[in-house]
Amino acid sequence: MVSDGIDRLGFLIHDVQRLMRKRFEARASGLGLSSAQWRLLVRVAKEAGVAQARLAELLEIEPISVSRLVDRMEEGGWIERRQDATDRRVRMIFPTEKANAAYADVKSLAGEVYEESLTGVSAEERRVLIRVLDTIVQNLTDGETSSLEKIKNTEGAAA
Amino acid sequence: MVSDGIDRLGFLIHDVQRLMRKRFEARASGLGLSSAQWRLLVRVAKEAGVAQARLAELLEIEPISVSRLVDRMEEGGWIERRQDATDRRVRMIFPTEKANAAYADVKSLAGEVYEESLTGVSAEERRVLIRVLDTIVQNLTDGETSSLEKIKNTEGAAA
DNA sequence: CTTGAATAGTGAGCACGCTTATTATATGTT
DNA sequence: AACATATAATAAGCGTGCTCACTATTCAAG
Repeated sequence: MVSDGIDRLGFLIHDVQRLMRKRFEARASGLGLSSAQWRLLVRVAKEAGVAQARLAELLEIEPISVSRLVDRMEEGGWIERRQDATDRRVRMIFPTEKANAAYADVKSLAGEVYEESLTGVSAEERRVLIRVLDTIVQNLTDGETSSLEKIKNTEGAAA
Repeated sequence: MVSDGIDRLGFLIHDVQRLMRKRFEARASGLGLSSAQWRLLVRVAKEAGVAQARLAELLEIEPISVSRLVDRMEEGGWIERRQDATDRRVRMIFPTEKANAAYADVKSLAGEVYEESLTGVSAEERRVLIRVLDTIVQNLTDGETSSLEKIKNTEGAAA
């Protein structure tokens, strides 16, 4: 049990996340869409008109981070803010035509990155990978980040 | 093969990395040591006197990022810069007494986070997890980031 | 209706990564 | 020796996350 590699788990996860993000962004750089922006866009595509506060819950980032991200995405022409008629505090987020047009391409691009990542990994190993990662999320979420459970059913595809 | 979960791989890795980092930093916050600083400290502890340029290679981040990180860690009293007698361009990095004293504690703290993460995950699943993550790193490294292979043997423990 | 608490969004400023550019020092070629 | 090239570190400024503090607005009690 000394060199089972578990002591490298943090490094490994960190490296994998960084490499997958870099690979995705290298592919998507022509579009000018970052991986954080893509994650947000996936949510907005599934739920056009969603409020920023709800996006913060879904993405599990702070509302202020959504605010900044939406600023840059609005500037980049990916989304637009609209007023909510019934609650003047709310900004509803909609994908633009540009975003709708690019969506399928970016999604398949993300899929390519996953396939490149998993070259030489068997179907059974892939199942174990996903199952264990899901378990880790659950283990690290229990007790403190009680918002996660509530939105589990809205998970989708992505980078 | 439609809902094997692979299309969530990017989200999952991203979430796991974020949650593990948060959990680690919640534990280590009393010490004032971030996860990035801990990663650097692990290298410096293994190779006292290492140059910043070498640290950038080992950590696979840019030299300028090391520069800033070392700034803050020097300020926090974790490491110190010393001149290299034979090459005046070089800053050699040494851990402080404070760092040496905290090292074992922080390492076991990281280990606790790993164990919490892997609650309910069998020994076999853990082996698969580590093996697959190693494979992904290899797959995404081949061809372009040729520096990774050269330093594989220096891997250690951590967050 | 009025007051107090909760909610939606943002500003300021920080950590840690990046790209691009600059300075100081070594090294290699002639 | 002199000049060109390479290397070590840093500066400036950006993206994406954060905490803390703030405004505007809605909702809940009284």
